[in-house]
Amino acid sequence: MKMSEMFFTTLRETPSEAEIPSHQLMLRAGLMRKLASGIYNYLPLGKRVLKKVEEIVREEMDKTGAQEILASALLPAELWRETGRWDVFGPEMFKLKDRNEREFCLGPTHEEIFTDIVRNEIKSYKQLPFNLYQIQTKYRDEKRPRFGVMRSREFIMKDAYSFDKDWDGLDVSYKKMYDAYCAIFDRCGLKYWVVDADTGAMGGKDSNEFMVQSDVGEAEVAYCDECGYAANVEKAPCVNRPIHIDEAEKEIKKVSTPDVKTVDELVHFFNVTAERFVKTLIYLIDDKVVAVMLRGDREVNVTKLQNLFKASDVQMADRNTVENATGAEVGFAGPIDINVDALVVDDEVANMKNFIIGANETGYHYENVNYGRDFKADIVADIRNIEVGDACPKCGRPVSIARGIEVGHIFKLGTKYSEAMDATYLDENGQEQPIIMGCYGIGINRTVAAIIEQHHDDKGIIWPMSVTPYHVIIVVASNYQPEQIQAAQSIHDELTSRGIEVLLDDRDERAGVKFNDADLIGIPMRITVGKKISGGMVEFKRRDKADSMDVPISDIVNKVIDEISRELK
RNA sequence: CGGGAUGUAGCGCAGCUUGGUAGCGCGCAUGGUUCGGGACCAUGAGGUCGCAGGUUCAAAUCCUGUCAUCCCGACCA
Repeated sequence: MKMSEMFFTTLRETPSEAEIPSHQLMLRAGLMRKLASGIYNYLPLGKRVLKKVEEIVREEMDKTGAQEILASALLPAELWRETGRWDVFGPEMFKLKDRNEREFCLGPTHEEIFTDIVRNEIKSYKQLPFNLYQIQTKYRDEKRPRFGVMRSREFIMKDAYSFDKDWDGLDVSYKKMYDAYCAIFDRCGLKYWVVDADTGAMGGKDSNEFMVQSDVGEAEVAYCDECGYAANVEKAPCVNRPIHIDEAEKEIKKVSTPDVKTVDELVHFFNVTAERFVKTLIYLIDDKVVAVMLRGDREVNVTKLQNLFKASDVQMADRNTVENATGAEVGFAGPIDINVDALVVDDEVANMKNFIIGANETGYHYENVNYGRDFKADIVADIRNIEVGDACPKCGRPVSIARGIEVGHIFKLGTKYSEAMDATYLDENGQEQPIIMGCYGIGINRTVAAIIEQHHDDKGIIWPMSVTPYHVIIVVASNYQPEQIQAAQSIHDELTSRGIEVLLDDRDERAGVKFNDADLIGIPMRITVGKKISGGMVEFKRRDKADSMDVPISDIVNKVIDEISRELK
């Protein structure tokens, strides 16, 4: 491809709206342009990268025996009403009506549709198992689109759905996807964790997320370098040890604490650390008022709370609700004589001795409080966030926490959708059984952004060979030298005929501009045709290396082919 | 949805306090000189200052509303 003819512009300056490297570089390198918040148009260079990633995904999916189909993105409401998700998705769903007032949405995901497709075709256990997938555009009206393509309202997803006759079969199907996902992200050149994940509103049993290690990720991952354990922080269980266990239980005492409300103020007032306090937070969980107790320096894990109550909505209570429950101003809540539907105590608190709590009376706290003796919970459970240094749930050593970009997510759905939608088969005994399902998603655009996050420097993108829009760029140092143009053209033609993807920078620009653009768009190999062409030499440079080498023009094609085959082996 | 910020040429920005003919850099076009890490000179094109009201002789500038965009938080199969 001659760059003089390519639809392509780079930006010298970073657009002010872009915050993170991948977003900045996708705009600067001319991969895409914004159409509206969270909606992007892909230009030739960006489209080629998307295609490369899609093709890797397709190859690995096909290897597992999964079969590609294509469902519509425009979906009738009735299917979503069958599972109740027309309302569950709520405003996240782009909804619309046709001329006859029939309701539709733009598909945010496709469980219902694949289940419908399958229930219409499958009658017998003999037809199971199988796995169907598609690579298709999804629509979600995100509350807050963010970071370019990282969280967008329109995005390309590979979604796969497995259909088995029993749970053992699902385990096999799930493992195949798990392995395929590892192969895909390995091929994309990504460093990632496979983490235990919460199944959330998708329902189902096991779930793993594929998290690319990156500071700009939106999710937090607790991981253990010793044993390899990794989990989404919202999922990771806390292993609690008894605290102050060797202390004798002291006598409970009411203390006047005027205007001392927050944990910080308490720490100052009592002159002890936050670990000696237990805070009582009031939540609204669906229609219940729930008091939640945990150590003063800990954080509530809303996901764990939500799962504990199998609730659809969890939020902090408003001031009135708190004052009704405690009979005191906000800041003095405690478990004794509290008026709530349920009292939940973090299991760490149940292990503490002689701690300080609010007295449910404005201006007072209790000290030397002990669980069991002074109050009792309706539920004792793990409801806090795991923190750096907490015990690894698997091996007990201290965990670390880092951020990750979720590029893939796999679920064992079980019968959630097949039962709701009556997708059944007849087993060996002629009995009707629900099909056992799994679902498996990869965000294609987000994967591209994640690759850039892990593969860039201050000059631009550094594409891995597997996903680069072109393998090699030939820079003509001096366009006005016919000898250089001719040599570059012949290298271009030879490489192209060997199946290599080549950019030829024949633009009427100075060499510096071409070098900078080549670095910005991140082509992994660069051939410079310059003065040394008179001696039959060209220059070869890799984007990821600082130094370059002179190569005889007769060897350059083989040099390029060697590099590619070494890397894509 | 709560909090914060920003909308002036394709991109990056100044001008607004104190109302008076819309500017700078980059990019773009033409000509010339240059030519291996974002050249230089000259000439030029390009903007209803997000939009709608209002105040005023006069609004990019002041007021009201509205839309859009970004960030933090909440939320998120």
